[in-house]
Amino acid sequence: MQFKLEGSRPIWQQLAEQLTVRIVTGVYPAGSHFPTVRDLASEAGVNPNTMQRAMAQLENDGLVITNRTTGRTVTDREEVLEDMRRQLALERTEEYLNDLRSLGFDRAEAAEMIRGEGENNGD
Amino acid sequence: MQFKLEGSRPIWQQLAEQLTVRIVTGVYPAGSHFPTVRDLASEAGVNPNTMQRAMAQLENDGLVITNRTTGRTVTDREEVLEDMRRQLALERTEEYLNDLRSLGFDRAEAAEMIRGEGENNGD
DNA sequence: GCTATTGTACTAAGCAGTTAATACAACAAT
DNA sequence: ATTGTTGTATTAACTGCTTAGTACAATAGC
Repeated sequence: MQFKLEGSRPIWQQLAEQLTVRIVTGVYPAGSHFPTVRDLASEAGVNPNTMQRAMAQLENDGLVITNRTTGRTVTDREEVLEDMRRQLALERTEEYLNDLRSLGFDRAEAAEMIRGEGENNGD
Repeated sequence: MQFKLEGSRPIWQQLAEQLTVRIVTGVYPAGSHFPTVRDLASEAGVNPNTMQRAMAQLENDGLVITNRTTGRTVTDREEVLEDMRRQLALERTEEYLNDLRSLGFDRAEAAEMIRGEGENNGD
């Protein structure tokens, strides 16, 4: 999965969000070694300073632990990751329902759209 | 409904989005007179220049028509408004499903969350 | 001890968004 | 014709984001 960056929001913020998704979905497993700032910056095509700022966010969220010269590791508290995965999904769901309510659709109609959209996707 | 502005995205963009919602949901009915730039800027607590930029977007989207000194009016093509209302809802739905898929939830699980969230809201 | 790797800090520059202040253009109302 | 309302344009200044370049700090590995 590539980084997808969009112009209207701070890049460091988008990076932090997408790295969070990677972590809670096990792309970087709990307790495993985490890529270096420079490597991730290179992969994302951004300046190391920008990636550094995203890292600070992950650190602050308790998702990664920093060791001066060893690099960073993903937290080994798997229940924290699973909790956050569900938490993120619930937040998105709430936002979605609010948005649709603003547009004049109730929850039943939202559910209907969920059922109807992307007909081709077995998942 | 107040304007809700958030720091990480351009204000003019958020204003344009929220004004669009107002228009397609009939807060400013089709064919009706539209508030002046200065009034809306005052209501939103932003600089007139910023609101002006949001107006330019609405103009560009064909939602409002500008008359030099009479002010602006909402388009009288009601079917355009209804189409856009549904279009916006579908876009949000697709984004939502993509986000949840990234988090490892399939469409059925999304529908489940829709049913479960905000238990207290008869709509 | 030396070296390479990693995280971290700093400065300077450029760009976009926002605000403030002002001025102009068009025309309805009188 | 004058006045007031509306949209529009311009300029300057400030702030935050991003990049570039450089340098320093800590320590694992040799």
